[in-house]
Amino acid sequence: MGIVTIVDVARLAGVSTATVSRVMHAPQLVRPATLERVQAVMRDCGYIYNATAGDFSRRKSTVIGVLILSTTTKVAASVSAAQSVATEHGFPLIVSTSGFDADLERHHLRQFLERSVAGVLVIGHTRANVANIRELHDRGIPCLLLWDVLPGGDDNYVGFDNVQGAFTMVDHLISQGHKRIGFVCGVNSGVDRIYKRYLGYQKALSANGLPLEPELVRSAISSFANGKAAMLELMSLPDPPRCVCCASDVLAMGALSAVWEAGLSVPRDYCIAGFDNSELSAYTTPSLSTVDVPGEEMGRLGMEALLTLIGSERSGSLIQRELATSLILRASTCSASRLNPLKRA
Amino acid sequence: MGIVTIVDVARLAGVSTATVSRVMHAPQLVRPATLERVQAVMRDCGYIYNATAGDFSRRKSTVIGVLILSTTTKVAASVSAAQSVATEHGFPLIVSTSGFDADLERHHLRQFLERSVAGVLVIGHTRANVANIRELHDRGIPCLLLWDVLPGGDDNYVGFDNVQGAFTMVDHLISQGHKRIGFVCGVNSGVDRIYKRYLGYQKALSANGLPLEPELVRSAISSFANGKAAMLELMSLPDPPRCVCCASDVLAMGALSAVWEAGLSVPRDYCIAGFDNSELSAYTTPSLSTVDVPGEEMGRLGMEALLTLIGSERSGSLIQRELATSLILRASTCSASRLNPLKRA
DNA sequence: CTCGTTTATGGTAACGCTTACATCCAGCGG
DNA sequence: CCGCTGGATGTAAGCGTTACCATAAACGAG
Repeated sequence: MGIVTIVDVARLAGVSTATVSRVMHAPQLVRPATLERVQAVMRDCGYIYNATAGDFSRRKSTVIGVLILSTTTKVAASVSAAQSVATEHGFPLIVSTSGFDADLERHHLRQFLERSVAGVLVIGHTRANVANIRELHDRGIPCLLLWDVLPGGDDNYVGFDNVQGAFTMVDHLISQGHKRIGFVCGVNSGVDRIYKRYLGYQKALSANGLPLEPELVRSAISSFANGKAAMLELMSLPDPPRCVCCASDVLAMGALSAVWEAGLSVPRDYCIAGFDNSELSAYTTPSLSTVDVPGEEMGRLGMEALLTLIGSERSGSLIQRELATSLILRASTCSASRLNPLKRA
Repeated sequence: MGIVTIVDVARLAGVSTATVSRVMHAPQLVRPATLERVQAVMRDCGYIYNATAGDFSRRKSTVIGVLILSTTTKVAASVSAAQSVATEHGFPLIVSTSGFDADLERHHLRQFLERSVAGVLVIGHTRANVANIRELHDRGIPCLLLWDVLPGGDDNYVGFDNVQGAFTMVDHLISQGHKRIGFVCGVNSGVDRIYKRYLGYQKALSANGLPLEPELVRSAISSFANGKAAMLELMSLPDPPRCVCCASDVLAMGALSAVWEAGLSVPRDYCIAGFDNSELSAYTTPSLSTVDVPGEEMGRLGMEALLTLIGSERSGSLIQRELATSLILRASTCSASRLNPLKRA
């Protein structure tokens, strides 16, 4: 005999398959005695629920799709938090990373569609992918964006204002007397939340009447090596900026090591700031000034929100929630007046 | 009219559903003219394959389960590599993290069973979970262990020898003249690969005729804070070990910062070694001596191996593959003779 | 006791696809 | 021309569960 199905259980317990199904999904509808009897049979004959058949019949899966653009530790924290919330509610996660590849992303989204996932969480969106997401949404699949805000539209999100985050940092640096501030950022990566940090930088400059000097801006996808290379470039400028703001902590750590290897010191010769407040940022030498981002919280609240959307039949509801960032000032930045005079190699 | 099914496509294209199915899964069996006609219809009426129905009918899903004990950056690299291999072959990944919780792990494994996943990749196994995995295996689901070797049994794995990795490091440190070496490690976490690093430490001591001093061993689950705390404890011992080997880079970075904050220096006052060769380990101050672990490679080769197992009907085949680790010597360790004499606060 | 209401359970069609098998037909050697 | 072969396609029986509706039993108010 093959595998045990709901039919076998029903026969053995002397009930109908409908009742067995109820035992699993709506136990409050079945008489305690029956419940127990059925459960006993299930246990005895090693019945295993066939979730695929269930999803098929229900024309709706309980799986939740997670689409990630690229993974950083802080993003991983979001996913991890989202995962535990989902698990608590019995939803498995199918996670896909597209790594900036638009075709791959469409492929993954298509897969989600083919599996009729219950909902989709999107971490790191691009212009292209917002369109894709709306398509999913139109097909009745709730989607929610993390890590950014997109107010004014009808996109669901639980995120923070990247423009504001960067603005706060750059504005602070300016208030510390810095006039020429470098910016290292994946400007052209197509990732909205990263681009927005660049916008925050611009905004802070113009708010303080400082000019935007294009050669002080380096495009670099977040990685230690890229941060180091970018900093090296900035340092070799005829008139290098003495203060550099990076769009991620990893980039900033790379920048730190560039300065270190040049035999110079932070924050005596250069001020360096990061973004993310990653675990390690407190422990680098020197510790990094950065912008705290609620990674774990976004994951948790985001998944809760998504589950709400999934639960409510009313597909009309909209969840837009903005979380706060905060400026973390540590040892890698100081006021401009405390910098050493610049001596070139 | 509801959603477009294979029946609609068949009708519109004037063929049977069987042919449509073949168009999707075995196009070489259908005449080019028919193929094209069917594909045109699919395109025109926006047909979306129902993977759930397919899996159900086939009594086998194409989803691959990934079970992770706990996530580190290096583990994330494995998953990421595994992901792209899987995607290439059209397999989505459903990933679950159990976070050392045995019940949660059983729950996830059960879910995999309920969804009749095509195969399971396990990263970080415990004694308990090896048993669970064998159960899956017995039900015909290919499983493969990553990040460790388990020779002599009939468990599939693509990993490296954790005992050997730690042995090599500790043996090296001993050869540098260190007689009393501290060890920081999640000894009691239940994770085999971590415990094995401890075994490697023991083995190196006894191979060199050194005694195992229990107070030099600190149990700490991998995190920066734990590493720092453990190092603080070791430093406050009446006669502290001047050389400390940590079972992960993160722990080692924590240890580094403990020394730094005590106003002492590595490697003048203490030698610190890590394990993993994480990206950051090359850039800490001082850079970390560590053991390189083929994270990305394990993910890639492991997934390829798993797909092979899934492909071969012969469930008898066994894949056991050991990858090499290597000792990376950087600035955080030196020979015992170069240490400063110990001065206590 | 009766009738209406609630609660527990049963019967069963439907879900969209796959696949083993049947059928049909063209081509070909004898 | 026959029968055979093999390629292309059709036929239809499931796959295990759910959800809708029907029925039966229990209950309670009048």
